Amino acid sequence: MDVVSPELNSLLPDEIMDTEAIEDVPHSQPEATTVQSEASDDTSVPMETDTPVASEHLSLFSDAASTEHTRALTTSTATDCTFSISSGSQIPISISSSSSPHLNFKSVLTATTTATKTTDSVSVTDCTVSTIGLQKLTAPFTISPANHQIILNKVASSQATEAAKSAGAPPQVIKHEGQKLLVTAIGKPGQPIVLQLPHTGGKPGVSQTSGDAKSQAPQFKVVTIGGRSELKQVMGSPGNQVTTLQAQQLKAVQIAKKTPVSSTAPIKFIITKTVSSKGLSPQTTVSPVIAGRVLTQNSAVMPQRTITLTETHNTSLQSIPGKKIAISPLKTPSKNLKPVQSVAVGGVAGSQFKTIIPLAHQPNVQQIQVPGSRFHYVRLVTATTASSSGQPSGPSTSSIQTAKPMVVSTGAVRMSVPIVQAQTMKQVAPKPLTSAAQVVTTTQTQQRLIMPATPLPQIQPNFTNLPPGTVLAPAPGGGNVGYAVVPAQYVTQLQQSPFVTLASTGFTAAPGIQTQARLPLNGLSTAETTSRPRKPCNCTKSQCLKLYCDCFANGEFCNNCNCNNCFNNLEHETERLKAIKTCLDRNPEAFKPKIGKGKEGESDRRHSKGCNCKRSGCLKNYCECYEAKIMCSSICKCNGCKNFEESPERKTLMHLADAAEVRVQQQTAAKTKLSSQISDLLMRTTPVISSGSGRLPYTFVTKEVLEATCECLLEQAKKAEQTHQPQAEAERVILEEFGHCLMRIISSAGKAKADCASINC
DNA sequence: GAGTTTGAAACT
DNA sequence: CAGTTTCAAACTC
Repeated sequence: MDVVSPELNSLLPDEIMDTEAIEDVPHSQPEATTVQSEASDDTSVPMETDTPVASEHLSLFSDAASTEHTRALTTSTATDCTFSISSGSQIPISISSSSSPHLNFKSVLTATTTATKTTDSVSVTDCTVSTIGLQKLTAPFTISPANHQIILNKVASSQATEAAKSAGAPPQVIKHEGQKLLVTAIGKPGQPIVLQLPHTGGKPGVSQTSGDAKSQAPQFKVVTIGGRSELKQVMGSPGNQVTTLQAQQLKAVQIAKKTPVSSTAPIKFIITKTVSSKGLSPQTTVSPVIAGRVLTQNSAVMPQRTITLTETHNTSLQSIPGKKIAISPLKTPSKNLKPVQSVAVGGVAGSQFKTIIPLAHQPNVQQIQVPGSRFHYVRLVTATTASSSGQPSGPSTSSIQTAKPMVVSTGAVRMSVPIVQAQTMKQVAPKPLTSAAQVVTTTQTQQRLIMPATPLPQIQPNFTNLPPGTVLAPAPGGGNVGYAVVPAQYVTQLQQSPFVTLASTGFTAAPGIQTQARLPLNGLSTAETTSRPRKPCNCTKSQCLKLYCDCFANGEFCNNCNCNNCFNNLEHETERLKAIKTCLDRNPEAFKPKIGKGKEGESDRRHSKGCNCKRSGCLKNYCECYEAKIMCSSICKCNGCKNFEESPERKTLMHLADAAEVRVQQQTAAKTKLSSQISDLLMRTTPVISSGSGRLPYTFVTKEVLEATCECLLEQAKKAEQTHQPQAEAERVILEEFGHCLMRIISSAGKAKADCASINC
């Protein structure tokens, strides 16, 4: 189910989500069953956001103030249907056939009504919320008038009722827990709720499958009717129009794919999906949310807050008091998806990055990206439960979806996070959590993701300024929960490098699968971070565990380096963590970028500490300012600095450097072009001269011939340069020469062939 | 490639 | 905080 499309996500009002409400989400019930899409594999997790998968644990939150307004949360789809819940009337739950999928729930504030027909969940397969499709309702359909809780349940569950009650007045919850669809109105008493799933009617009777993302752009509307006296029409076919009886002022906001959305009211939605509610630790304060998107709000009152739509299974989430934790979703177009989970910790003024991690069906690995940190924090969660519905346990090969670029909104900055194409991964039994690492191996790329799960030295995280390398403390009571500190580049390194092997023994629980998305790093785009060449270090004495080592200082593991006795790797994660801690003790800013934004009036970029050069004049790469191609600033303590704006030495140097760079570029371009032309000529001439029997002509292009040819070409190039010929003319001359060379080669080949033929004759 | 220079990091 | 040492990169030959 595409709750919010990426395009739309960027258009969503920041106020649409409230992370605070996350903590108010009732925890999913342990016995909740996983409802899967009809079209989904048994092993697949209905994580699609484009496709109407669903069976979600759907939770809508709204703060009290926002209940005055009504919103419609809509995702476009080929089949629209209407699911409306309104107060003030009896509850005839009318669910038509698939061709006329119109759900109309009218709540009664005073009674519990048994519906005659409904669904286990609202199916998106055909105007649904869940993928199960329309089914007979054999169970009571209850409505709690006190807090506008509407419970659809085959078996009237007190648990659901309690969960609904626990939601209380503040949050608005539409919750599907296994067989239950719990709708809780969080608004004021008497305020109707309309859940609308408009039906386009364009394809009546056509049942869509969850796997068809294109054809299923389900419109899903959730409309809460506030206390105002305005009702706006909700989209949908006339026959499927939502019925709202007491809507006074209804503000319908359609959130549809490629549909601009405007909203001003501070209503906030969190849509929650629960696949497996097991394993939620008592400390869990973040409710599972549906696979969807990251919605971020940034208001003047509150710091950056990130609302995330994602999916959790039996995973505990890190709770940080006073901080907002958002679980990032990933738009997953394919039905064979892996859940994506991300934890972003906000609260600092700096840029925030969210780590999107397609997770296994049983994600016992969580990744936390801390703003300002170049490290990814991976939390390993003990998989204590068996696979949920239909998910085979044990090592398995699962295909992971190709993730689409998604828009992540981080406060005022919205970033498009390119998610690399996930790869089919083969899950390898990870290590016991008491041992050193967890191993995840991919079959396609032979990669292993190793994350130590050992309770590491307890370094208390500072989430407002968590330095890289900080180890997240295990969750209270979670003895088997550990955190590994993984550099941001770790992902890339692992993807690039072959095996990183650690001994792995008996991890009996269902292992987690993790793929990682390439993420923006320190404001750099993915391409910048991944394509940026990093010099291999040559450390010999520091074990690459001191800031002398550039790899370590950059928060990277050593990879393809020339270092000796390197400890900057996963095999020495413990030592590495200690070293990180030591560095941070010494300087909490040790891992922060040295080049930051300068004061007002100064250059945009400047060294955070300034240089201390004595002899280089700050015009050599010894100087960190010069190396970063920035000028020295007032905070530098350098002597004889020549690295300032008006410095003639600097200008000369820069001019020379520019000239050299241009020259290199031109040479490279010329080489490439010439090489291409040569290849092209060879390709074209080969068939002509290769006709007939005998040796193919290109076999005559021996190394010696090649060198001679190149010398000829270079000679022509030199001549052209000396005579100051234009580039076009130079190229012409060179090509001409190349043609001559080729002719000589062909002639020689022909001669040889003739000689050979005469000999044979 | 070896040796030197340099300045940041680490240490006292 | 200042002085010294260590270290690895930058640079020179």
